[in-house]
Amino acid sequence: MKTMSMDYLESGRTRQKQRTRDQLIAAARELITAGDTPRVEEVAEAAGISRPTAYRYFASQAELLAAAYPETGATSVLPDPPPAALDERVAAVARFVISRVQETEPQQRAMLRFSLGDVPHELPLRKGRAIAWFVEALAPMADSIGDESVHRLALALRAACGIETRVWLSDVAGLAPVEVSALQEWMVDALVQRALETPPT
Amino acid sequence: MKTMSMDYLESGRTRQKQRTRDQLIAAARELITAGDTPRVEEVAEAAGISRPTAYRYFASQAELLAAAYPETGATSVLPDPPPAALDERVAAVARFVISRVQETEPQQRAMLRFSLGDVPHELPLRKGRAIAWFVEALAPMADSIGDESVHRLALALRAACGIETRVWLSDVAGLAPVEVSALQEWMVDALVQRALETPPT
DNA sequence: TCATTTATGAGACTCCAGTCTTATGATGAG
DNA sequence: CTCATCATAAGACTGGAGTCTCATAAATGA
Repeated sequence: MKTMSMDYLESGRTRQKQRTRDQLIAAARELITAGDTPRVEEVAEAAGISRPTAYRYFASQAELLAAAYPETGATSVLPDPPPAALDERVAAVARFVISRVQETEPQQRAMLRFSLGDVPHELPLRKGRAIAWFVEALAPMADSIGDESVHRLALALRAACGIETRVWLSDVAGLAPVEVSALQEWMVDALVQRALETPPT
Repeated sequence: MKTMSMDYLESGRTRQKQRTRDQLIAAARELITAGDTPRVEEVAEAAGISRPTAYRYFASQAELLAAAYPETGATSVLPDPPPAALDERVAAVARFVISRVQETEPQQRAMLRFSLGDVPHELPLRKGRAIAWFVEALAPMADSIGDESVHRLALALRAACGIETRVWLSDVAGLAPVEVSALQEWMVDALVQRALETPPT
């Protein structure tokens, strides 16, 4: 099962297949939120489905768990009404992202590990949804520094808030969780302030 | 072979054991610099040593490769003579760290992946040597913002330069290698500039 | 040199990810 | 209702990481 034909779910007994897929994802989601990184076997058993069938739907453990990862779906995470001040807007997004990463840290770590796996994945495991949130927060800057710089800045902000930075600050630097979050927030603020004077190119 | 007694190398036939260990590390280093992430079996065979013996010296593939990782050993990476200007000092360290990470990216990724492994490691795979380099570069700031803030800032700088940030900017953000390095350098500069006004606590 | 200690080698074993084959049984078109 | 289609289940198989046992051979003290 190298690659699953992209319209596998759209041909033949589509309702049955959709049901099977949904059951797998539901079971995986349950086990994931219970706190561990389940094996495909465990997910399949919890769903009452055989292991080979699970592999018919997801090419790897990584893809299954990625598909089961609970998504926000939100297109904006700014408070309502959104603040006018740039640093407040960015800080709101940063706090949301940082606490979200912190709360789901085991899953974030698992996804990061899978994405670093020896075998390259076809499907992107990590989609970078938060970039758009930061771009939205930075909208007031777009006129002064340009869309390109806004995008670069959003990437830098996301990098500073992400699980990767958190992993290093925790595991190597040895900071406590609350210290990690505080430093990440400081980094975000620093990057925004600096971008007002010398934006990234 | 759960944990290797810490003085295993110091008891009994120490010369023979030192030789065996050195041969394993040498073989691993050769294979690593040749570009891949060798299996323990491959390292052992290249060293003319059996696989179980290799496991007698290193509890896991991760520890073997970590031990074989070529270290700089340098206690300072500032140019000689060191610049007086703070931002130049930091920029010099940052450029060194960033290019070093870039040049050894496959190994850096492998170490990161191992450090995220399901099984927690006893020995630290990643030692955070670069922190001291940044602290040294920031020495002129110590009087004004204090040792504690200098240390925090050094951690933030290292996080911004590291493989973790690089992985995200490459894999998720989709930046080209040269763009990644440029943005990392911009981040470092931004953090330093900001710390002059509002240092991290 | 001999005896004893002790590192090593050979190979079988477990566990998990992922693949493949074959047989069964549900689905839904007629 | 019937039957061909097609998703599924059962279970064997590969390959890699790591463990364990036991026999061998090399190093060292006498």
